Amino acid sequence: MKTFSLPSEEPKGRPDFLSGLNKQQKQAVTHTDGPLLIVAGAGSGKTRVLTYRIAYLLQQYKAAPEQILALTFTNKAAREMKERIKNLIGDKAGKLWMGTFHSIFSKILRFEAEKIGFGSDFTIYDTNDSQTVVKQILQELNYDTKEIKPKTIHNKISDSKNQLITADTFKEKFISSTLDDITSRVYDIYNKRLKQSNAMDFDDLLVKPIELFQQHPDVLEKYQDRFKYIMIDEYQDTNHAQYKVTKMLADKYENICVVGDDAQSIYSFRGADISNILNFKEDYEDSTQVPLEQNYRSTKAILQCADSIIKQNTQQLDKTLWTEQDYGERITLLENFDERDEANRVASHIQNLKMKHGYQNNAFAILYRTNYQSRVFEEALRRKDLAYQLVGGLSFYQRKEIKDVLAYLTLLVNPHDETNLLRIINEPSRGIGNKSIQDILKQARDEGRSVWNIIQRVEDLDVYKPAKKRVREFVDMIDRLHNNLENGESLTDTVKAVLEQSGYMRALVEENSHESMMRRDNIIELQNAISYFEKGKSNASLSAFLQEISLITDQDKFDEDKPAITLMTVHASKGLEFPVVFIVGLEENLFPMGARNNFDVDIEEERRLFYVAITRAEERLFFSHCRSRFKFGEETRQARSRFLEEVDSGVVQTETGASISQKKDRFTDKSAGGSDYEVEYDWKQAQPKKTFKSPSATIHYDYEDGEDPFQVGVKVVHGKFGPGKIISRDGSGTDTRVVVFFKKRGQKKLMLRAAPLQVID
DNA sequence: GTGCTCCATTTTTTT
DNA sequence: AATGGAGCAC
Repeated sequence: MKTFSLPSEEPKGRPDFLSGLNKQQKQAVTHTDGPLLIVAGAGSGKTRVLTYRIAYLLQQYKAAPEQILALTFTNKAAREMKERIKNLIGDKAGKLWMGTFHSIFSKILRFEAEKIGFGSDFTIYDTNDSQTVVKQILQELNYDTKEIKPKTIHNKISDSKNQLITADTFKEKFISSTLDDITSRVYDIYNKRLKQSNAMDFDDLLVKPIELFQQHPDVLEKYQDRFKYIMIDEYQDTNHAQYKVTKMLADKYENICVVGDDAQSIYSFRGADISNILNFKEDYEDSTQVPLEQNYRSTKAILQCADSIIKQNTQQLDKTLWTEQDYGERITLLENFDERDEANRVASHIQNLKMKHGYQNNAFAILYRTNYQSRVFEEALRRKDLAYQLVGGLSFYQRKEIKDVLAYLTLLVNPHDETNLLRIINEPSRGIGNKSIQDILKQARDEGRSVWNIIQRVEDLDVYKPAKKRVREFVDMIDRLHNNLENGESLTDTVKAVLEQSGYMRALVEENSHESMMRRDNIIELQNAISYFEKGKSNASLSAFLQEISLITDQDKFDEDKPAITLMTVHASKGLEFPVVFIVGLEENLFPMGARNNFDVDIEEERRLFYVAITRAEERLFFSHCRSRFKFGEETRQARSRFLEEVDSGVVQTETGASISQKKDRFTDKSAGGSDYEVEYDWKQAQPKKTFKSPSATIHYDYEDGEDPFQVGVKVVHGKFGPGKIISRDGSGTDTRVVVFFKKRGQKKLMLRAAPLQVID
């Protein structure tokens, strides 16, 4: 193994950022060339490793910033990492290519679109748009969309794309049912329809670059040379298309570093292929593997709990996570009558913990399996005046009024976009009814041209007369707005003009309902977002804005500094951490999710999901389940989740401190009905088990130049409490004490010699 | 062509 | 419980 030495030209005063890393982390950071697989257990500091690795590459002049590509799981993660690298290495970090697969490759596609027959202002269709297209095609083929669900067909198309199965290949090799036959017919038309609309769906953003690179080896080589170093986070959740496209890019230099954890693979439902990480060694000869096994996040109790769950999986690589942290509190199980009871109980515990232990609101996360569970928690928290932020769910940009306004804006950039045109040609209603639209559509199909082309000469068409006039007015309006934009009108003014000239705002004002007021507020928020976007950039283009917002991830909206309790799905919580975590709805057929009509569930993936949820917690963890719950407006009895039987009962206790009863008859009506939730006191069993290595190494901080950096006002990070600021200090020498205000934990008094504090800038 | 009312369907998880 | 679609009256 190469030994590390700092370059001599390292400017004095800059932090030696390798000194804070453990041996394995250092190895991962300094192994720069050749394929590298980092197997990073939960909370093992992989973000830190990635950050330092990039900083190290730059510092060693291995590559210029623009030659480094880092594919992260969220855009926010990319932004934050960039910020941290800037702090280490300077402003040139701004040139790094960092972002999600989808946003990075959509950027590349915008440059290269013409080479594969698209315009650079292509629209990105979200799942909804895609399903709309599928539905239309099904109807044109005379299928009953009640029987043949557009969603099902689109899923099949999407799965195929992610596995790089083209429409042609599908037709040849993958038809084994009537449904496949229909899918095959739709698939082909769907692709053509999207191309005519100058639109790509989410999957195309990964598939089209592969087509591009295959058809144009020179373009591939350009990007191979551009991205001399490639890093991929959350590699266990990449699908085949993502695997393929990065393999192509890395083919020339093979400086590819992937980070992942097979125990945290939770996205197979969207095509994620765990074998990408398992086969890395075979894929890349001479690859190095570095395991990160020390957990810096959680207490021993929490890790022990997580470990007891994940070891139930048979298809799991063995690994040992260990921590130097204290045992901590045992996990508390909350048993509730129904979901309202559950929400209230969780809210009460939060109030309690805030009072007793000084936690701030943003120390808490409530994690659930499905989005619809959020509602009761919102109500309960609001009643108790506790601030919360909801992450995910029906996102802002999926609301009808927002999609409508965005559809108008999209047309100004890409008028051939049929889905968005049809969406608003009669919204608000302007006398262009369904019959007229169908007539126009038929014309467009007959001629094989876009709807926009057809309605240019609406006067010549066989369409209901009064509607013709309205279509003409619509075309003129879009033209007018488009021209103004071309002539340099600001985005802010453009949106304003759209809202006025389309009559959209007027229609909302006239409706004058509570509902329409909310919609107006949302639109104003959109206007703000656009103004903000425009202010931040010198040459902000409308299509860049539209592209950016169509690729926003749920987590991008999560603000860890906001003084609020976080509500989100377990999926959305991936990569995050909180001092106190509540995992709620631990019931059979909810968590784990039960098999449904056509979809069977992978119980091992559900278990990994539970593992991910547990390992979000730093200090305190709560499990919660209900005996009954409203489903589809009906009260349903709920059996306790099997995960609660699987978990190491020694680390879990009830609210009263009793050990949890693990019954064999948990699926019987009696148990589910909840008449006998007697608790058994078993203190012997309840004693903490010592299964984890716990080297009691003390962290030492040496100040070479004799300068103690821990002065009042300095920002610091604590091994357990996270980031904070020193607000006072007294004593001297080894007796020096500081008072620190932690973002999540409030004020703490600490002994400087003992506290795991580090200065951050 | 518009808008209202009733009914059916949904609840995985996400770019 | 809530949304969206189909069908019907104006």
